[in-house]
Amino acid sequence: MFRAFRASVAEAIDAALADRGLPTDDLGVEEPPADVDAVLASSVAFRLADTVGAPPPQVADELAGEVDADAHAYLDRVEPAGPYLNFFPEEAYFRETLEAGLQADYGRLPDRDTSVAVEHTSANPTGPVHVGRARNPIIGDALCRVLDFAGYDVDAHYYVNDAGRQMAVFTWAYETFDEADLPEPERNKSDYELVRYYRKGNAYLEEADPEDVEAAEAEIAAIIRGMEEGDEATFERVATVVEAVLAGMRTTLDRLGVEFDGFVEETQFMRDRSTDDVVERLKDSAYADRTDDGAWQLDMAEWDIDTDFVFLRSDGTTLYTTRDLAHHEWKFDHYDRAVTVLGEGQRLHARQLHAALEILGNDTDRLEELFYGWVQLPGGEDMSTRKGTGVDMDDLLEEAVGRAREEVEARLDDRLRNDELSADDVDRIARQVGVGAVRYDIVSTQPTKGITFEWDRALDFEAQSAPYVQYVHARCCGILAEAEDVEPTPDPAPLATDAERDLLRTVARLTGVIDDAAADLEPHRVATYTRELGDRFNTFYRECPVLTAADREKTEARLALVAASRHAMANALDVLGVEAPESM
RNA sequence: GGGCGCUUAGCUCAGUUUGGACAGAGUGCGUGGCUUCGGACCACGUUGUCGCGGGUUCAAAUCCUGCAGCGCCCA
Repeated sequence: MFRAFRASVAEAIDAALADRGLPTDDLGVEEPPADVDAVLASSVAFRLADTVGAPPPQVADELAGEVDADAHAYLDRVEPAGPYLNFFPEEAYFRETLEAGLQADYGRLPDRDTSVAVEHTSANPTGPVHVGRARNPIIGDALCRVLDFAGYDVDAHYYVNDAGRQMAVFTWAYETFDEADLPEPERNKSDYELVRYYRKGNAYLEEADPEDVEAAEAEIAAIIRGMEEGDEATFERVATVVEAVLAGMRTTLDRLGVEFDGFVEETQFMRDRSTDDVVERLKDSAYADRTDDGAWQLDMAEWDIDTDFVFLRSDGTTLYTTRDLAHHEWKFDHYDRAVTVLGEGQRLHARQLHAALEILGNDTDRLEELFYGWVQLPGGEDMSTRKGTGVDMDDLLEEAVGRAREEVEARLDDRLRNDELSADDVDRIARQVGVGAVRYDIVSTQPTKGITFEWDRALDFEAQSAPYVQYVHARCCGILAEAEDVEPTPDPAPLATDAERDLLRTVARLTGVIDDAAADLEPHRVATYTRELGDRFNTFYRECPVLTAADREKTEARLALVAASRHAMANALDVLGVEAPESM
């Protein structure tokens, strides 16, 4: 309904302007301030004042008279308000919103028949997932969910970097060192067990005698060469390590509620020789040249990139980025669009990737990136798997769920509702609130902003946090459960107060929020929406009794509004990857 | 040295893409609230050189430009 109304408003302004021969390039459609009852507004009169030769309020007045509301779906009337035009929908808009809101999938947009591969996380399988990387899976998973809810066919991919030097070092270390010489693992989990070899190996390469390091480097180089040559035995040796570490990482991501449809291995593009094909085609391009030492590179000056892009080393081995080109052509072969969630450090790489893909003849409009800032530690220190600095995601989740449990238990005695939470309920609520708080905190901030990790902030249940909006959902469920013998009726007529109308307008806006968040790849907007919806619902809850309303009609209509609010909140939270508890 | 991102209330952040209605929330601080559907709630009050300077415009937190601080990338 919202999207149809928004389209109607644009049509109406466009028609009114076209009738008078005025420019229609900027219709100035916007959402009015909170204290204005209109659903949409336009500031177009400002811009036309000069052309028309009249002050903006007069232009607004004339345009309002020009609009034929009957000619546009859902449009009831246009009112001038000073220089602005305010657009009000028919009651059918609100009735159909309530009808749609009774459905559990309220807010889901129609299928767009467009497939999207979303690549996110893709952390090198070197050790436990730490908080420095946490933004990627959380933002990435929310992005997948918002695109899915907006009607796209989404596949979430984790690109496994199993072919680089890091994995060769890891494999060599794993095969070389004895477990007896390693410290106890921090957890009884495969990623924690294996990372000890990786750290030991790296330390050895830094500290051992030069001739020992040279011998080790020869073994590492042999592993890299084996992969380049497509040697199955080498692939298998590396895979042993990769699979073990990745299994542990996947357990953590699973705890976070992050889901993948596929794990795409970098070595796949070496095995099938598509990387070789990319190299040959690049060599033939007009942008390629050979450096003095025999490496191949691309001149990207045409793309305003003054850093040369090396795609083949002088020893004939490929680079990560070369293999990534084959990977992206594979995405183009199988999907209509591709989106990658990347740290801001990858900005240049992404531009080079676009340029190289264009040189290879691809339409790179199909490829987009969502960048986010790194998570830093309070001292400004980076989190590093190799050095073992940083906070492990497993520790954060455990702490979050533990603190949430303390909150739940502390509140048990104060509960007004006598529904006797079981021990299982307490477990469930602690998990939903704890994990939800971590995810909500990260997904609700604009990704480009830097974040400094602080325990108290990450685990603050008070501020604008997950529990606040989760509580609204639980409240809705509580009322609906009490009202078993009342049938929710999608009739907006009895919903007359400001609190009811404000809530109804906010519920109606969900489809617009989903549409915009998907179009701009900005899941955090959905988090902003949940706060607004929560605020409006709580005001309504305070002012408008549902079960004890003045008459039956009011109760039935308000109950429909509660059901619609519940579904709007549940689905908005689902899009963010935050669970919506029915009781808490 | 070159490039990119960020800077909004004491604190944490929306709003910036597409300039437009007195710059918004939460938290903090102060006050008050239904024997009632769930008080992890609500209402009222308090809190601002929108980093700094210049420019464009009827109108700038939003666009352009110079500078600063922080972060990142490249050499």
